[in-house]
Amino acid sequence: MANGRAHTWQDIHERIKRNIINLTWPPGELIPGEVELAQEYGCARTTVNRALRELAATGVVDRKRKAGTRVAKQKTRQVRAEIPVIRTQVEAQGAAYRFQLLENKIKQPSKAIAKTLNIKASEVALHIRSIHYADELPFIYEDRWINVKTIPKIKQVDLAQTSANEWLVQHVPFTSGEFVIQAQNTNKKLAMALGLSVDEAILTSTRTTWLESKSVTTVTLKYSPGYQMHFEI
Amino acid sequence: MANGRAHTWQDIHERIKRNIINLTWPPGELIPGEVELAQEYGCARTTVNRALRELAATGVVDRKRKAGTRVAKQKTRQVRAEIPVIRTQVEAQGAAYRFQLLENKIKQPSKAIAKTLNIKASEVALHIRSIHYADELPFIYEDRWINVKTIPKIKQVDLAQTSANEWLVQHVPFTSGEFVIQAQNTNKKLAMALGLSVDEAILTSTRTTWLESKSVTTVTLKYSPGYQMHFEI
DNA sequence: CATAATATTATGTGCATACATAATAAGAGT
DNA sequence: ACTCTTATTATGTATGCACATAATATTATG
Repeated sequence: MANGRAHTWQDIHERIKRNIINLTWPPGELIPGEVELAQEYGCARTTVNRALRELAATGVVDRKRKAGTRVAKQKTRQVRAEIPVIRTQVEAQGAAYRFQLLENKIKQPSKAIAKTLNIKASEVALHIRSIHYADELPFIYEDRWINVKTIPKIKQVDLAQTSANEWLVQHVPFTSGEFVIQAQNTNKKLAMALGLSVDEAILTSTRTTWLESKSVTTVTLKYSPGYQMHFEI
Repeated sequence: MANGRAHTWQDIHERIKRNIINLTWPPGELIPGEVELAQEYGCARTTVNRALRELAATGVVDRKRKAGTRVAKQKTRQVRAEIPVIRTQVEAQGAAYRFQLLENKIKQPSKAIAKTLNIKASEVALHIRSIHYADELPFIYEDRWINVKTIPKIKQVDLAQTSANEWLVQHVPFTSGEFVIQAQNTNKKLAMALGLSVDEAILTSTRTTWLESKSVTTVTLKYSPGYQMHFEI
């Protein structure tokens, strides 16, 4: 080794990151090329490439052919979270999980839902509403529409036994999706269902998933007040 | 090529993904080993490895040495979002950006803040409060504490000129951080400051960042009602 | 001087090979 | 059966090399 220690890509990654953190290479700075770094660290260019690729993936550096690699000016910061199945989430808190199916009916959706699922206004979809409990306390209110044309098999599933959430995650893959979070006030109906007072602030997430060009499902989850969603940076 | 078309890692990635999506390899299934796939696709094992590594990174497959690669069963779904600097976010909507500095004072923080920043209760920190406007409408209320022991330079910065948000992002790297989202009701003070009525539901994000073992800053942003945070899946 | 054609260059990728490592399976010994 | 030891194996990674590709720099051309 031309310069200390091991030369795994993780190690090279670590060293480069250190140079960025301690401002040896400040934001915007052009850092040495792969060949030079390989010489410096006494490893192959492939290894440096791997390290830099990972740094680029997490947004620490920007890379461009011919132009080289420079430290990102960090205009944006990426946050990430793993959204587990509701049951897992409840059980991870050490609470007992139970869910109650409020509705399970194939019917004509509202115009807004039809548009979201990209189906004709005259077509039908499966509407599911349920409440998920943690230790018998309402935890999440679920309002879901499933495109039965995309997932015809869903009609044979006993959704009182296995929650739609869980069944879909385990049986239906998707190719793309969107996830939106917002804060909403409880209305009278929801407050009643979850045992809350009216106008409490609750966190709402809406997820829509697609299998190639066909919509799979769109679901809105309303979390009980005080719920925190954690992300990593 | 032993089997059609090109053999870039993206191509192999695509093919394997297709086999997973069309349930040729259903969830939980053990998929062929790298060597076998390499033969099947007529490419080097390195290339298959790269493709599978990417699929593992996005949670589509689980890999274990000796055990092999299997299609992920409980797909805890990963969501990602890029959180831009507030000014960029406002300007991206085509709105004019302005911010107002309400407070900029070094003082003793509350016990909760001191704990978050991991400083002694007797120590001081820089407290900043400001409102960010989009086209003269209050968009975000910012409440920030900065660990001046970690970032002493901040004391020389004119934070009425450049927002703390922007200055920190451009000048201070961090090694780890946490990002928490929740829904809150507006209290009287906040409602007044943002021109809202009391008890409206607003989205709140709290971000705390660290430089190695030292805290950098903790900031709570309160978004105006109706704000939606979008994520990719 | 502006613009188009061409050369240069840093990153991006594919491949063959070798060896490392973690997880599992098989076997030895009790 | 049980535990401990020893193979076996699929993934993980490092390396050298060759060539591809996108950006940029340079030169040619009107």
